[in-house]
Amino acid sequence: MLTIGNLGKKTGTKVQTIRYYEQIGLMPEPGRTEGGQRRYGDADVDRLSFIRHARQLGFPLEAIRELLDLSDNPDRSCHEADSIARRQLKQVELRMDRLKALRTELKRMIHECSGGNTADCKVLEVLRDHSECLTDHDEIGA
Amino acid sequence: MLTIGNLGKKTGTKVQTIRYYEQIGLMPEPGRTEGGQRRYGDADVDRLSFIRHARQLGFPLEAIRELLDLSDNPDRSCHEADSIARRQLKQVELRMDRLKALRTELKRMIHECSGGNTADCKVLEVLRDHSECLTDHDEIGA
DNA sequence: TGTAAATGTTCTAGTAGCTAGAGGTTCAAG
DNA sequence: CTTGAACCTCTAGCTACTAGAACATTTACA
Repeated sequence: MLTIGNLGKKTGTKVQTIRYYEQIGLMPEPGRTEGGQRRYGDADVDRLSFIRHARQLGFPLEAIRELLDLSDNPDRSCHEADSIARRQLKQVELRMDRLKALRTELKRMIHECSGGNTADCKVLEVLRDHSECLTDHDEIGA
Repeated sequence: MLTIGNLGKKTGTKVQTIRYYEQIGLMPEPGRTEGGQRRYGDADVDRLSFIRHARQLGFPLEAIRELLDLSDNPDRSCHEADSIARRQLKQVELRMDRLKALRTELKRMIHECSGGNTADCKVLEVLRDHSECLTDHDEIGA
């Protein structure tokens, strides 16, 4: 039986985060000692590892909830899990595209920096002048 | 003189967002009509465009605050603006590297999906088994 | 001039995914 | 039996907005 701190160490998760997952129903309520402290078993280690791994892959908690659900019901179709993963991949590729554009523009800004005073600073100029900017108006996101 | 809605349209910013920027001191308090409605001028359009453009480039609001500060004081060194941009570029490249790794793993997951039931779903299996995962424990970030 | 629709106002609370701190309790080692 | 680390709950904070309630103003048209 593991304390919450040891579970955290095993899975690379902060204690607060584990309690948070419990609060939002992603982790089940664990058993408690007489004094009221949480104690965890192997199943909890597995589940939390799953969650953390999925988080590292960028899955939002809601997607992880679905995936855990699928995982708990081994008879259901694999297609659902597959489509969640595909959705995630799309998100990742979208973000990459955006970052690529940003990098280009940032590099241009930095490359053209004259090193004088801000009056003729290219960085500020580029930011001031929207016209050369190719990115569109709506979403920003990371 | 523009209403807040028209300023929003001009700059691709939601009305609420403009008020939020005012609240946190990124936009100055504008003049008001007798009835108390905000009215904006050209300087406001410029400033807000600057902010939005910087946001699209991924600058956090605090960095934008610094940049605006520099912009307001044209005598100060361009180096500061440059270093903010460089810092930002580093962030962008870091995020890109991480996304690249994620994409690889996601693709692998999806590629191996058997299409059967979840019991032998590769997506879930990969998530369940952390051992093949190369990503490290600490940061997740987008 | 009257009125209705569109747009404006403030205020509060919610989003994701945690993180940090206060103030107190329990556990394990020595 | 004491000490100190680790636990407990609860609340609030973070970024950058977004949404909604309840009400006021502005504008266009009849």
